[in-house]
Amino acid sequence: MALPRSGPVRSEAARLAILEAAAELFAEGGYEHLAIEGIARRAGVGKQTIYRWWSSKGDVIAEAILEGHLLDGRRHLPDTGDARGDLAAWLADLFALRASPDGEGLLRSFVAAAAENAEIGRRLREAILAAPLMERLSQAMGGTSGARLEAAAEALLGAVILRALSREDFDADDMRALVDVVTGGSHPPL
Amino acid sequence: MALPRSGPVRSEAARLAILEAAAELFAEGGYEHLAIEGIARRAGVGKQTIYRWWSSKGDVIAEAILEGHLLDGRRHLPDTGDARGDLAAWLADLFALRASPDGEGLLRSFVAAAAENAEIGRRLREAILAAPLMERLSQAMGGTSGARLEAAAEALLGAVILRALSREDFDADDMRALVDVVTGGSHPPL
Amino acid sequence: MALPRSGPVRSEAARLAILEAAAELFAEGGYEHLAIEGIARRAGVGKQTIYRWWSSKGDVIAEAILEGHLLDGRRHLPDTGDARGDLAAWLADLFALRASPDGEGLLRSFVAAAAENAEIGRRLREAILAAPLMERLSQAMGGTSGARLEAAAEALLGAVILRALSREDFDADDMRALVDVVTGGSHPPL
Amino acid sequence: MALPRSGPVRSEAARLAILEAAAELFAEGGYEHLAIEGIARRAGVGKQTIYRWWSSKGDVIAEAILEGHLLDGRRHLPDTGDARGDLAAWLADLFALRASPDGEGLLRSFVAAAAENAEIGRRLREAILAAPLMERLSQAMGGTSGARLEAAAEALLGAVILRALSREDFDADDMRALVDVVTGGSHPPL
DNA sequence: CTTTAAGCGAGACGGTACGTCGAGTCTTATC
DNA sequence: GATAAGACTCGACGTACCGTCTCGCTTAAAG
Repeated sequence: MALPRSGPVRSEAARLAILEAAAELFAEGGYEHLAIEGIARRAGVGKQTIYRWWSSKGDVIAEAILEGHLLDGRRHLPDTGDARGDLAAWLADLFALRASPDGEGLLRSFVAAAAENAEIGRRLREAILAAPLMERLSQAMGGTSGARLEAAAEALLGAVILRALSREDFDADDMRALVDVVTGGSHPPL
Repeated sequence: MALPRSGPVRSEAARLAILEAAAELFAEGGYEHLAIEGIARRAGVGKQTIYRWWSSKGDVIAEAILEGHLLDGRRHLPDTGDARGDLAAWLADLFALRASPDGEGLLRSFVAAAAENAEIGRRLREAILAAPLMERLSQAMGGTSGARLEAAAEALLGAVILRALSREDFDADDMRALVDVVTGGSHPPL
Repeated sequence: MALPRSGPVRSEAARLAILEAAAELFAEGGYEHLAIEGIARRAGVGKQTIYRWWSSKGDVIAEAILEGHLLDGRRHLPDTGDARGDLAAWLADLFALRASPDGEGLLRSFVAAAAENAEIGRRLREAILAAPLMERLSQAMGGTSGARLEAAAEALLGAVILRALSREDFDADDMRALVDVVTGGSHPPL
Repeated sequence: MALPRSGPVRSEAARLAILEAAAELFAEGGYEHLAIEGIARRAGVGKQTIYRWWSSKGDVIAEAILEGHLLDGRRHLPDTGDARGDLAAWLADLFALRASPDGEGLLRSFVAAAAENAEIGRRLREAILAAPLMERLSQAMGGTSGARLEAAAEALLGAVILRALSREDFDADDMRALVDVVTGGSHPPL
């Protein structure tokens, strides 16, 4: 497990091993079972090497997310021409992600991390304000922008998070109702 | 006709002391710093008395919420005739709640609890589906009901939670934009 | 497991059940693993019933020994005409007694009890000063009595106890050497 | 040629603090009131540091004895020319040792430790087989050696232990009778 | 005959200690 | 001077028993 060492400069190998180990353990057991000792063990690294560069497990995870070790290529927005459908599909996919064998969702675990660690929370917001999502949402809302658009984006992701927290399922109809209500269209006929 | 019983009976005094201690410590330090030992110490109770009746700190907190030891009278929906304004005020109030001296919000801490404990998560959902809130929201949306109404309710609370997690502020304009976009009215003039 | 009850006089059934349970558990796991709660459970008795009549687990065991629930018929002094041989056989038998599956000797466990509980210690002494043993020992020593006889008796049993404590074996030759040296005879030819 | 080693090394300071704390607490309260937590507290050490190097309180005490933290210089055999007298004095001294304020003897407590812990039991035997004691005893018995000598040594110490367990006093006459009977001399005139 | 009060099985209570885990800090030897 | 290793103090975990204290019951003796 020991890594080759290379003297008095920061070891990139160690850095990557740590981030990958953290991402794996996060996916396997959720944020709450993540332990610095476990990360060090898995990464074949001394604990001090972690503490030297990060201040808490939240920081490690935040960086792992930022670097794409977690959720790496998995999240991309489809483009079928139907903006609302694409959004609904993306959200349903996000909601359905689960990793640990106990069936607990990755999103829920991610929220646990964000609730404890401000940096992760901030990243969570940045993620939804990312260009591709906002663009598609703007299309779905007839070109809206600014505070209205941001509010809509937060409402969409927030609703999904809330479902994850309440351990309720979210079927296709629910998802469609959510996208419709937030993007403001298609009131169902009474 | 009384049920036959033998042996001593559960101590109501201990039960209350535990719930109150848990609520206090939760408000003071957040869910993540809550410890069974700390609750027992504060409540003047043996640890075993907690473990005898609850299976985790999450369970204790869930019961504390249910019994109103946490958030006791603080959350009531105003009624000024302006349904959207009332909702915005209620959400702003919820968002602003903070207890611990470090300025961390109570809502954020509550989300941390929900993320770890399924029971608390379920209660969180029940809370937003409570009659008074849904009724006012229905008014604000022109009498909508069913899946659409539920989706709107979840979008509203979800957005506020997301803001709490991202440690961004939520000013009155943001809140208004949120309520407007979700209740579907008043596109602002460009 | 519940016993029939008989009103406000001490229940002999409970008393016996307790002593028997204590003796069994002592034999199974040794004095150090004996627990009042375990005795109560095994005896089908409330803890308070034990505490009402005895002040400690040592007291219970002491009474169990006195009543013969422990070591009941097992210890009798043989009489073959060879007084020294009889003593050696009796001591070897005492030394060899073992009960728990871990192979720990009953004598060692008994000493543990005596070391913690004065009452048991006193009984231990009474046991060796019992008439049959003393009589045979007196024969072996040519009619000695008084302090000399008592000292010899204590030396014999003490040596066996010491061997039990040191977890050394005690073979027939050792035992014979011990009896010889204490009874004062048969110096081996140099 | 030195063994390659990596990582930190066992803290000698912690080791000594633990052994000293254990010896003190043993002397103050006896083996039965000794607790790992108490030792850790007194030594100013984490519990884990004890569990890392010893497997039980018995092991700690065994090492404390071996290193002389317990009974350090107190036990030396006098040499007055009268071998029997020296032995009697040494035994009387051993018997009289008491430490705790409740007057319980150190020897009795030591036996409790030996009864629970095999290692301590073994050390107990080694102690009596130590050269100075055996030599003097051999003198007292006219040069005896071998199994006979060992049996005599065990009988002497065993008798004293038995007295300690039975909480009977052991006056000078008793002691003299014991030494005489075991060393085989001076039948008193009736 | 009631009452009354003690003994009973049961088990909750406030505690103490158990042995384990992990946190974050510090130390050693190696590169 | 960064690294892998891992010992250190500390604090919480969940469990086992301690000895005390109710409960609701049964039943022998006192009124």
